[in-house]
This record gives sequence, C-alpha cells and structure tokens, in this order.
Amino acid sequence: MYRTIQLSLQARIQAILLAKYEIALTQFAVEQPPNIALGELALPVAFELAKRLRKAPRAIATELAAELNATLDQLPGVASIEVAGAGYLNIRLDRVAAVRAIAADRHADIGGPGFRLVEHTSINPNKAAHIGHLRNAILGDTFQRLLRPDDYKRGYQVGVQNYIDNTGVQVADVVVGLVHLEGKTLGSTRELLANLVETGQRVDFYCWDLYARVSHWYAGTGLDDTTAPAPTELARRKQIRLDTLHALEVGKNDTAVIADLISTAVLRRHIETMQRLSIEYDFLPRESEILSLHFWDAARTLMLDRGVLYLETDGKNKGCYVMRRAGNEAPGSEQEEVGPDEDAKVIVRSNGTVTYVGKDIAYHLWKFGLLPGKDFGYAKFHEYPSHTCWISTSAASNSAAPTFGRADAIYNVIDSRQNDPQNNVIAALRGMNFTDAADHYTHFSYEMVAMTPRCAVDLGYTLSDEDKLRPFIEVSGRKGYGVKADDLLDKLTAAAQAEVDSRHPELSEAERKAIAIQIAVGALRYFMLRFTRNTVIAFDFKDALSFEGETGPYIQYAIVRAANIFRKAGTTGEAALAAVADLDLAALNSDDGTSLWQTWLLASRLTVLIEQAISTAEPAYLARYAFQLAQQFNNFYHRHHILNETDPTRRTLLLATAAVAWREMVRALGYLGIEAPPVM
RNA sequence: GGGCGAGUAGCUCAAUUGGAUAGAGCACCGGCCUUCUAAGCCGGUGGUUGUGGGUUCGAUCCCCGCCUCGCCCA
Repeated sequence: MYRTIQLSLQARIQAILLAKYEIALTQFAVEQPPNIALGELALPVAFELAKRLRKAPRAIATELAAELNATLDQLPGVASIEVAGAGYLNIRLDRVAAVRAIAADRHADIGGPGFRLVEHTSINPNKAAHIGHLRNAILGDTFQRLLRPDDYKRGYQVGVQNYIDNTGVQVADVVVGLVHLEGKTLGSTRELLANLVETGQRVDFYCWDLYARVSHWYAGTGLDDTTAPAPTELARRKQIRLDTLHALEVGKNDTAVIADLISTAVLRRHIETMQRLSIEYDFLPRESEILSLHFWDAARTLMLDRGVLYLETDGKNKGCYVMRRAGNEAPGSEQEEVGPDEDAKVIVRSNGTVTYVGKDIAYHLWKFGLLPGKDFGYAKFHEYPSHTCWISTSAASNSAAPTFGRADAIYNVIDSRQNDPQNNVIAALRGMNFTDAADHYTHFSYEMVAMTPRCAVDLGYTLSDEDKLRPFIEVSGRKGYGVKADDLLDKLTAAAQAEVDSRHPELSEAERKAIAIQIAVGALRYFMLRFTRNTVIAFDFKDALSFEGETGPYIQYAIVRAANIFRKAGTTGEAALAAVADLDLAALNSDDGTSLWQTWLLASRLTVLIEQAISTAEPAYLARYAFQLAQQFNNFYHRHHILNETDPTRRTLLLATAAVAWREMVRALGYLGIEAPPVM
C-alpha cells in the first residue's frame, strides 16, 4: 500500500513539474517525516528545485501544494498535503481507506522478466564450513528469496548455484595429507570414508584437522617434525604439493580419484550443513568440468577475436597472454610500440598454464550464455523435498535437467577480498564489448567474519601478543582457526532446547526439538543478516548465542504472542483482517488511534523494504525492518489488552492490528529464511 | 608503494544514500509478572559523528589534506 502511494505521488508531481515549470525530474526521494503528527510521507522535492528555479524552497512547496490539493481526486488514498519546515511537502493519508486496503492485502508488485543467477556458498570442498561461509550462504540464500516468485510477488526467475573448486590447491593439500602423511592409497581412502560414516563422524571435520596439519608440514612447524626439517626436505614437500595439484588438473589417475572421493564427500556434508539452515541449491558447477570440457579454449578464441587478449612480446610478461586493465586501454594505438604494458593482467603464463582469472572469465561467459558451443553435462546430485539439486558432469547430460547459464543478470556472493579478481572478470566482459553482461554483473561483496581475540582464546588457539591487541583475528582454514558452522548450530540448538524444555514440559520430545531448531536457525540467520555488508563481523559467542534484544528469537517471540491472541480469541489472523472490511474505523483518526495507525503504516512498508533490499543488494535492511515491526508490535501488545476489551468494535480493530503486524512479521521472517515456531 | 573499505554512546551496530531533534541492541541504574507468554514492556544515564579545511538552504554522508585500523595487489 505504502509503495503504491509513493509511486502515484511521484507520477503526479512529475506531471505537475513538467506542465508548470517544464522540468523533467526522473528520480526524487519520498521520505517519512520524523513524527507521525507531521504526516505519513514527506517530499523534499522543493529543495531540489530551489536552485534550478531560483526561488525559495518554501515558495515552490506552497505552489506545488496548491496544485496538488486542487486535484486531490487524482491521488487516491491521500487526505491532504501541506507545507512544513523550510519547504517540505507533507502528505497525510486517508487512514480509513488505507487500513482497508492494507487489510485486504493490496500492495505494489515486485518482479520482472529475465533469468537471474545467484551464486553463493562456494566453499572449497576440503574442510568443514565455518562462520565466514555461513555469512556468505545466508546472504545469498536470503537474496535469492527476495528475488524468487512467491505468493506475495511476481518476482524473477532465479537459479541458485554453488561453485565447487574441486581441483584447486586446497583439495590438493588434503590429498597430500592423506597420501603422504597418513600413507593412504585409493583403497584405504575408501575404507576411511566408509569408516567415518559408520562411526557417525563428520568427514569435513576430519579434513579440517588434516588440512591444518598439512599446512604445518609444508612450513616444517607442526607436530610431524620433532626437529626442524632441512631446506631440501621442505623443497621436496613443496614439489609434492605441485605434483599433486598437477595430477588433479590432468585427471584420470589415482590421485585425482582420491581427490574426487574426498571432495564429493565433503561437498555432501556442506549440503547437509546448509540444509539445516534451510539453504538449498539448484546447481553445483565444478571446476573439474570447466577443465575437462575445455571451457577455457573457447573463451581464449573469443578473447583473441575480440582483441582483449594478446601475446606480450617484451618486458616482464614476455611470452604470456595478457589482458589490459581498465584505464589502460589503447586498442590499436601507438602504446604497443612505446613498450609493454607492465600493468596488464597475465591470463596465460609463459609455461602455458591458465591463471585463475582466465578460468573465471570462461566460466562467466558461460553464465551469460556467451561461450559458443559449450555447456556442462548435468547429473542429479541431491533431492530436496521440493526440487532436485544438479551437479556438473563431463558425461552425457540427463535430459530431464533444466538449463542453467544464459542468465540476464548474475549476482556473485563473494567476500570483499575478491574485489580485484571480480573486477578483472567484469573488465574482460566489457573489453569484449559484452556491455550488457558487464552491466548486469553484480559482485555481491561483503566483509569477512573474523573472531574477537577473546573468542579465539576461548577456542583454545594460542595468539601472539601482537594478535591479542588486534581488533579481530581472521578465520583461517589453513591454520585451522575458526568456528565450524555445525558446531555453532549445535551450540545454539542446545541453548534453545534448554529454554524450550523448561518452558514447555507438556510438549513431546520431538516437538521441543523442532522448536529449538527453529529458534537456533532464527538466531543464527538473523545474526548474520543484521550487519550491513561492508561491516566486518567480529564474532563472539556471547552475541551470537543471545536470544534477547535485536535477535531472530525476539521477532519469533512476537509472532508467537500474536498467534496466542488469535487462538484464545477463537479466531485466526486471516479472519481478524477480513473483519476490517465492514468495520467502523473512525477511531483511527483520534489521538489514541494514531498509535494503532502507526502499526498499520509500518506493516504496509514491507514491499518498500523488499524493493530496497533488492536494488541495493542489502538484506540487512529487511532484517532491521522485521525487528522494528516486532518492536512496534510488542509495544502495542503491552499497551492494549485485547481479550479484555469489552467494546466489540474496538476489540475487532485491535485484533486486526495485531493480525496485520503478525502477517507482515511472518512474511519478513520468511524472506530472511526464518520460521515462526508454534510456541516458544 | 598502489587499490578498496572502515573510523558514530562504555561495547556491538544503524541512520530511508544530502534532509526536520543522529537512532537501536548490549551493559549500567530505577520501575512493571494474580492479566493475551517477562525470550517482554516503560523510564533514566550515555554523542564536539577520528581530525583540519571546503562545497550549500542543509553534511555522519560529497570534495581535499592529515591520523588510525582492516583487506587486496606489487
């Protein structure tokens, strides 16, 4: 409702400006006054025009207000418009009409054509998921929910991908650990995996420790060395690492098979972990197929054709295929004669190997459907209750698979440390004149999750004196520093379970467990979403394990309270809202009615927030909105005791007010991937 | 050395992207459970928005200098 009025106001004022001053203003702000007494919407448009019209803002506002008030019938839902302050146009709404529209769930639609690809999670399959990966996956999953079609909005067609680097150095390192530190063969690796499953152990946790051990082994600093190893020994270990990595890239050998077994087993664990948080994927493209299906060869041809890639013949990059960086473009100019562009990005090294950026460019050309003649094979990997998760294969494709790639817009949820590489890919697209693709490429960048020094010490890590003074300690899979996602979730669930057990002994074990999980997920997802993207989260158990104040459970609790009222009143939220249609709503215009009206007004803003969260790629806005709405409801809850209300008209209005808050809180939490428990 | 980001209440974060009196949570102090669930509500303490200039009707936000921290690249 709120959004609808915003749009009609904008259109109306644009028309007036064009007719009266011949000014075409495409975008201007619609705000909320600081106080409801000033109205429901505020337009600072007169300030914008002051300079262009060489007139005082207040004079312009007065003229506009007169014009708007004279044609109020063209603005349905608006009661009056007045000038305030130095030149604000304050809008008052027709509360009765607005409440009826909100109760009937009339709201602006969100959505459009085109296929949008959201890529998130993308954990190297060589270790357990940790809190940093959780932030990534929760951001991506929430954003995907905002885009997708649902009961509330038309939405966009969306595909969710989780990229798997199963042939990279990280997987190679774990293979080195298995083969060279634990003496495993292909056969004994199979036994190990079977054994871990039988004994109920988590493969990814096993690899977590092994990965940290291998890192120490390379450096000669771990428990595997009682005395410092000789330089020749360290060189030998480094060579083993390179050889193993090479074996993975080439494929079709025992080392590669071991890597595949391990990385697939770890990947299955990641899928399980994320499913605990209601995070699902549609497709898992793997680097092994990008290599085996020779995506790069097609990309190289295209890049050479389009002139973004060229062979450097001189300077430090002699013999490499390089790409000009943005800002250094001088196609066909004298620049090449002046000398080599030392700042150019190396794509193919002089030894013929492709850099990571090269492979990434090929992959992104595929995403946009720009890689001629190349597509993955698709195989089923995992079944969710509502859909299949597919995985890439170099074998023949399953004909039942949907198509991925050929996206109109992509969103890559990748932390801000990858800003440079991401910009390189965009620059490549732009250089190839794929302007549309480059324009619709969003690096959904976010800051990392680190740990407070205290948190690191609590986990048993020994910090240097220097590290203890830092604001935070970076999570490091390589060092084995970090809070594992499953451990955190287990901890949260246990804490929630203790509360539920003591509050609801009448419920069955299974019911209490289910509620505890909903609360734990609510706490965790909200915690990861409440910070805006470019804030480093310094993780601390005290904050993350809290169920009070600005948390997910606070909002869930508000929903439970509302639901209790409907239950005890012998009605439902839906019925309470339907009763508004033929109710006397005159009370809304009284002073007392204003506080009720504020709840309706806030509830009607969900559409505005969703749209804002999408356009800024900032789910935190929606998280904060959900909390605000819960605060507003709790305030209302304490001020009005609905079931004791004797006046039937007023009681119906109060019930409906609780119901509108309830409806929008449930919706907002749904987009955040948080369920509303039946009781708490 | 270059690039990106950040610096706001004791702590952790917001601020509708340049708008009206800079707001929340935590912590602390005081009040509220015989009521629809206290995982809650009400009140209070707490600010020279790192710093110096500039731009304009208006700056936490934009521009320049400096300081501090983080990340990436070399």
